[in-house]
Amino acid sequence: MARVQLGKIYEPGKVESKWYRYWEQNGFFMPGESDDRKPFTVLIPPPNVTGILHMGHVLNNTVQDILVRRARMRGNNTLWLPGTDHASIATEAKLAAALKEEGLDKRSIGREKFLERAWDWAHNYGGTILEQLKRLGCSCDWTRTAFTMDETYSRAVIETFVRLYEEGLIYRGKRLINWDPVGQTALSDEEVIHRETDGHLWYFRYPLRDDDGHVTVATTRPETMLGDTGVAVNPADGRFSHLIGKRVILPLVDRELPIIADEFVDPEFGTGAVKVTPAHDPNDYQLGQRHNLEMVNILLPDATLNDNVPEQFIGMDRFQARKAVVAEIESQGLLEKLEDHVSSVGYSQRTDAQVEPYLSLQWFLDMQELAKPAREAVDSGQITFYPPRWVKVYDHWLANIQDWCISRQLWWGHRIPAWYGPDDRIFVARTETEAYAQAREHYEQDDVTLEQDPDVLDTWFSSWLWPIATLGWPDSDCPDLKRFYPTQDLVTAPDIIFFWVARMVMAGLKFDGRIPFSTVYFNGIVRDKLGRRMSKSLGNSPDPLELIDTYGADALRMGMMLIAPQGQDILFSEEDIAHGRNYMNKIWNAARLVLMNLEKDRLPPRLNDLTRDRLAAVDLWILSRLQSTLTKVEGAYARYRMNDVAKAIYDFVWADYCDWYLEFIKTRLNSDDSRDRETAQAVAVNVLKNILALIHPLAPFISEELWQQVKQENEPDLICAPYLTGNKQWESPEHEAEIQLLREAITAVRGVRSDMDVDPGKTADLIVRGPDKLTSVLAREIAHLQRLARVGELTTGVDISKPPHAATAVVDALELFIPLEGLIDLDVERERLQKRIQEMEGRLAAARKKLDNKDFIKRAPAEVVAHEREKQAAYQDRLDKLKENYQALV
RNA sequence: GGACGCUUAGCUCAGUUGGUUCAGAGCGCUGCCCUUACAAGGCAGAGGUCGCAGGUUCGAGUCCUGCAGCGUCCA
Repeated sequence: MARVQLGKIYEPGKVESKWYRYWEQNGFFMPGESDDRKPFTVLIPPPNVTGILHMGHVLNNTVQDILVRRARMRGNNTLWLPGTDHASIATEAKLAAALKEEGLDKRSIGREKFLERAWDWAHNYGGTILEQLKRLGCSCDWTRTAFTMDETYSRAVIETFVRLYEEGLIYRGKRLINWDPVGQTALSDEEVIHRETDGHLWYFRYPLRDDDGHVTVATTRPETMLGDTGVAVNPADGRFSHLIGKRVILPLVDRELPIIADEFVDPEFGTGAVKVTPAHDPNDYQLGQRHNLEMVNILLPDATLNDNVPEQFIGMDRFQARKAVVAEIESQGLLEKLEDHVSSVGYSQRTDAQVEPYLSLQWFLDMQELAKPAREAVDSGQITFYPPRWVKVYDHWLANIQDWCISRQLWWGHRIPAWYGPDDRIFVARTETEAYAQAREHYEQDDVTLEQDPDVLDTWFSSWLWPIATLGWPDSDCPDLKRFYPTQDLVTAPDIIFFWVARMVMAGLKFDGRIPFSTVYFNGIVRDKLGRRMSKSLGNSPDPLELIDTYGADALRMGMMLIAPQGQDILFSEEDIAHGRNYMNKIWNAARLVLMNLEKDRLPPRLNDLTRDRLAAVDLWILSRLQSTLTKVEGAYARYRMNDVAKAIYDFVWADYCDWYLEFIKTRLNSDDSRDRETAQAVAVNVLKNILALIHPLAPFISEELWQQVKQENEPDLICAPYLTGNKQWESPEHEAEIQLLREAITAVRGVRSDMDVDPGKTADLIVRGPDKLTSVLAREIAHLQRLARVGELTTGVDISKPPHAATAVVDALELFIPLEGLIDLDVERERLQKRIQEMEGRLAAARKKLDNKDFIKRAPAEVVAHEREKQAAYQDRLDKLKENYQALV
C-alpha cells in the first residue's frame, strides 16, 4: 500500500467505516470452515430487539471485542456470535404505548394483528442496535446473527418445554405469584424489585366472637383485610396464649376468623398478632397452607376489587380501597392508631407497577434438580468467575432457589405448547398436530376440539438456551454446536447473573450435558459522575454514537477500558473519552513522526535482519522495555484485567516510546550516516508495529490504518496478523538500568535549569563527579544530554572538584554540577537542596529504623536485609553529598 | 435482618502472593515552552499520617477483628 502523508491530527471519521467494511467484506469476522485450529467462541448477551445502544453495552461489547480480536490474532478459529432477544414485556409495553396513541389497545385489534405489528416493529428496529455495534467496531460474525424468535430457535424453546414437561419438571398449578397489574401478567421472583417505601402501619381492632374485647393487628396493606381468613400469634408469646383457638369477627366483612399459633409470627412486629391473608401475601400463603385457612381472592387482574368483598368496595382500585377501608374502620371506632412505617414493596422491573401477590393458574418449572449441577460446575472450578466474589452470590441464589413461574399473559413470545381438551385435560406437544393426535388417542374419538394455552413463555425461558440454540440445537446434525460449543468467555453485566447466567449453565448441562462457557467476566455498571445509574429519565446517559462521532470509536473504547477495573462499577464522564481521544492522537503522531522520517521509496529492514551490534543502547533499551510490557500485558489478560492491559500499553507508548525513545532518535533519523539512520528507522518501525498489534484489540481502527502504512508487502492485515509473544533475547536489564540513569540525569538537569530560570535556549555545561562505571554512561550518551537537557560541555571524573557558582543535583551515586555564573540564586539553590535533604533524610530514617530493629535482622530473609543495607548506604551517600554541597553554599 | 463491595492527592481511581515500580496515574492546579510528531502537546513542580480503633508480624494501603460512612444484591 502506498505511503501517504498523515494529517496532523487523527481523524477517526475518515478511516473507521473504511476498515470496518474492508474487514467484513473479506470475511475476517467469520470463523474458517473445516478449520482445525483451536476454536474460540464468544456469544453476545443478546440485547433487546428494540434496544438502543447505551454505555453499558459499550463497556460490555468492548471487552468482548478485545477478547475476540486477541484470540483471532493468536490464531484461534474465532467466532463471536451476535443476536437479539425478543423481550416480551419490554416490546409489548412499547407496542401498547404506540397503540394507545392511535386510540387502540391490544385486545381491540386481536392477537393476530397485534403480532403482525410486533413483527413489523422487530424488523424495523431490530437491526438498530446491531448496526450500532458495528460503529463500535465489534467483529461479530453477522452471517450468524440470531434472534430468539427465529424459527429454529423457537423449535429449541418448544423442545425444551416438552422435554421438561414429560420429565415432570414443568407443571401447571394455581399458586401465589407476582402479578403486574399494569403489564397484566405474571412475573418471576427475579423480575420483582424490592424498594424501601414510605407508608404507614395501621392498627385495627378485630372484636372477639365469644368474649368482650378484641385483638389488635397491625398491617401495612389495610385493603387486604377484606381477604383475611385468620389471625396468627406466636405460640411462645404469653400475651396471646389464652386466645389461641378462639375466634374473632372480621370487621366490614363479618367473617369469623380463627386465631392460630405459628412460630413464623414475629412477636416484635406491631402488636405481635398479625392478620392472615393467604391469597394476597406470600408469608400468609404459607401460613394458610399450614393451617388450612380459606383463601379469599379479592382482586381482579387489573387490581380492582372483585365481588368477594362487601358491595361498597367492589370495583374500587386497590389504592382507593385502602383509603375506603381505613375510613370505614375508623368510623366504626376500630382504628387503634396509625404509625409511619417504611416497608419493602415489590415493583415490576418492566412497568414499575406495584406488584400484587396474586393467586393464579400458571406454569412452573421445578428448579431443584437443575440447580444442583449448575452449582457444582462453578464451585468445582469448571466455570471461573471474574471477579470471583460473584460465586457467593450465585451459590446463594441456587441454594435458595424457588420454582420458576414461566408463563406470561402476553402475546409476543413463544406460545406455550399446551392444548386443553373440553375437560381441561392438558396435551403438551411439539406441534398442534401432535397435540391432536394425543387427544384423539386419549378421548378415543376423532372429533376433538382443543384450545391452545393463550400465554407465552418468559423471555428468559428462551434466552437460557442461547449457547446451544444459536449453535443449532436441537437439530441432530449441527456442526456449529460440535465445533464451537462449549464456548470460552461470557461477558455480561452482573445484574443478570440469575436471570441469565445461572440458567444458561442449567440449560447447557441439562440439554447438552456440558457447561456452556468456561469463563464468566462480569463487567461493572456504568454510572454517572454522581454515582447514579444511567437512565433515560435522568437524562444522564450519553449517546454512544454521538461520542463516536465526536471522539472516534477507538477513543471511546480506550477511554472506557482505562477507567474500567475488573468488575468494578465505573463513574463515567466525557472527559474520559477525551482522554482516550488524546491517546489515539498521540499514537497517530508518533507514527507520523516515524513515517515522515523513512526513506521515500522503501521501508527499513526488519529488526531480525540487523545484527545486534548495529543497535545503540537506546535501541536495546526500548526493545527491552517492550518485552517488559508484553509480559505485563499477557499477565493482565490472563487475569482478565482489561484496565491493566490498557494501562500497560498506554504507559509504554506514551512514557517510554514517545517521551523518550522517539526523542532519543530524532537526530539519528536525520543523520547523514545512512547505516545508523536505517538502524533507528528499523527499531522505531519495529516497535511501532508491536505497539499497533498490542493495541489492535482495544483500538482496532487506528491500528489497522497505521499498520497498512508500515506493513511489509507480504504481511497480513493487522486484524489477522499473528499476535505478539515475548522474545527473551531482547530482555536487557543492563540497558534498562543505563538508560534509566541517563533519563534521571536529564531530568535532574532540566529541574535545576527550571528552578534557576535558565533561558530554555541557552546551553549550560555539566560537570559530573562519581564512579567511572556511571560517568562513562553519560559520556557515551553525551549527544542525548546535549539535545534533551541543553548541556554544553560535559566533564566527568572521580575526584573532579565542584566549580564555583554551580547548582548541584544528586542522581544515584553521581553529583551533577551545573555552573551558572551570574545566574545562580543562592536562596533558590539552598531551598532546592534543603528539600532534597529532607526527602533523603526521611528515606534514610526509614531504612535505619528497620536495620536498628534486631528482630528484623534476625528474622527477615537475608536478601531483604541485604537490600535494606544497600539502600541505607546509598541514601547515606547521597545525603552526605547533598549536605556537603549545601554547606559549601553558606 | 443476611451477603458482598467501596473508603488512598482537590476530583475520579490503580496498587496481584505483606519487604525494589510503595506511596502511583489521569484530570485539575502552579511556573516555563507554539523546540518542524502531537497545544488533543512538551518540560519542571506543588499536593496524601492510604476512613477510624485495635490485632497478627521482624515488617501492614496490603492479612485479621471491631466500628463508621457510602453503595449493591438477597430476604
